[in-house]
Amino acid sequence: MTEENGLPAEIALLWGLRETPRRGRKPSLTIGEITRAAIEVADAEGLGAVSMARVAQQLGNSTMALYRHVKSKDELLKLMADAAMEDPPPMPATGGWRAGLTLWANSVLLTFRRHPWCARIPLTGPPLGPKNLAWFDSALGTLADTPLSESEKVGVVMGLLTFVHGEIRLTAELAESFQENPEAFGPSYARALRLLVDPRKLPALGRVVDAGVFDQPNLYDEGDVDADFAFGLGLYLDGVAAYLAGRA
Amino acid sequence: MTEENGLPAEIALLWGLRETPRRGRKPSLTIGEITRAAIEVADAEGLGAVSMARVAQQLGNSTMALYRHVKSKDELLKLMADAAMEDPPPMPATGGWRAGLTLWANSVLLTFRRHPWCARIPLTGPPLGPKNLAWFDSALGTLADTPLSESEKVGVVMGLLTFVHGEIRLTAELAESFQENPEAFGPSYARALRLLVDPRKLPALGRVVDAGVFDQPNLYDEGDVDADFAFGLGLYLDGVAAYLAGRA
DNA sequence: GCTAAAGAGCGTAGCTCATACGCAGTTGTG
DNA sequence: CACAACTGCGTATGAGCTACGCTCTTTAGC
Repeated sequence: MTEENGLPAEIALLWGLRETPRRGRKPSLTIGEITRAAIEVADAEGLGAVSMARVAQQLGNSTMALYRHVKSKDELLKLMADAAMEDPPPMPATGGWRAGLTLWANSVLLTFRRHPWCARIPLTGPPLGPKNLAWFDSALGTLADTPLSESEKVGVVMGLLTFVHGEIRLTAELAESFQENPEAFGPSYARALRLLVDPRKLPALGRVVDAGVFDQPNLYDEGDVDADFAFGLGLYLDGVAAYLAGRA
Repeated sequence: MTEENGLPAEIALLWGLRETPRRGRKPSLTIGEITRAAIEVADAEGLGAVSMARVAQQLGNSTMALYRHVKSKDELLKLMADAAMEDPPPMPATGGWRAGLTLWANSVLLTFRRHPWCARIPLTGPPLGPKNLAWFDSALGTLADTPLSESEKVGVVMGLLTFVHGEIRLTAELAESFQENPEAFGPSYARALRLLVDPRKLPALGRVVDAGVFDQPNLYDEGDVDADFAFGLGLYLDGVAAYLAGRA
């Protein structure tokens, strides 16, 4: 609202575009510090622990002081979501699009793994934050040497992003619940399935259960999760390769 | 806790396994009614409007009466998440796995579109609810005629589910924010990008912006969203086809 | 039938949390 | 030096979850 360049207030904040006040008391807080403190709290104690009071305490300030810099808690959450994305790694110049997109997807996943709460912050529009756009650019750059149109590149990247977001959503939430309740992922899961799955009503699932697919000591094994992701990612990239081949 | 079959309390509730009390006043509420009322509120006014008081009001009861049937609001949310999934459609016997998985993925998406708030309810473990397992079985059934091992079938379905969940997460949240703030998806987005994207720092994104990919009257167009989903889904299924071919 | 236990409905109250509002202190500007 | 602009912050309000305990209803056991 203090901006006249037509950008939403929170976007201007994200890019550091704000006319600095000439008069008045010097601020003892900056938006960057507030965002960083909130991210620290979320990393250490989860998104549920992020209250305005808790963040202010982290900074040694009072609760209401934050509202001079941030319009609402929602706005703070959006700032956190962009800031937590850090910077994308440099993409290798050699290796082609497939190596690039594989590295990119794994990097996105790693970044979210460091801040699992990010997946819980609702989106409020197409990407506009600086970190988000940097990642977007990074993915598009890996497709620079392909004959795809700009619009097709966006489609491929959006599809990949969709897949990665799904992985993040599923694994980040399961990771949180695994910490609180590991038994749910152990042998008791297979036991529950054998009890609940009627092979007449759910025959395909019954066969899977009988084959012992779920008889593992820990279904939420980091290695398995990564392998599943790599498998799905490989399938998607195979599809991209087939699309490229059919186009040339 | 009232169960002795080793199932978590909420799972027993989901499957209707609860020893019915012999003595005492007749319940005027059932878990099914409570869940249905909560889903009505969420469908009509969003998940944010679902408070225990609001659900009780919907039923003409007092707030605290709900707690005789449900341990906490979180438990109610889990019940809602499973119940909202309705039943999977019958899979066509003919057409092969590809037609089956395509129908399945689109059906999952449609079901979530009817209840966008579902994507916001956090997962707390591997699927155990009756509706969730029915959908899982349905997807596995489409792969029955393929030579895949049971474990591979699970991998393929999980990968697809990951992709669909990503789509749901992205589109359901954007749909909500689109209703509140449609301008964010209009020409102002392209304008903001042209203002913020420095072609030296984000060259690939700059080329996309220059090509006019974002110059659309409405980026959140239902047709475009569906087309993007179909495109990504096609790529993934192409990957599955390639995997099957390489295995035979 | 009678009694007591089991269980339902619900009013009260305590806790956490976001945030509107206004005052007080601070710092440039004219 | 006075004023305007601006920050920090204390207070208060209202929403929401839920622990606790009272009261009423129903049925098992005699």
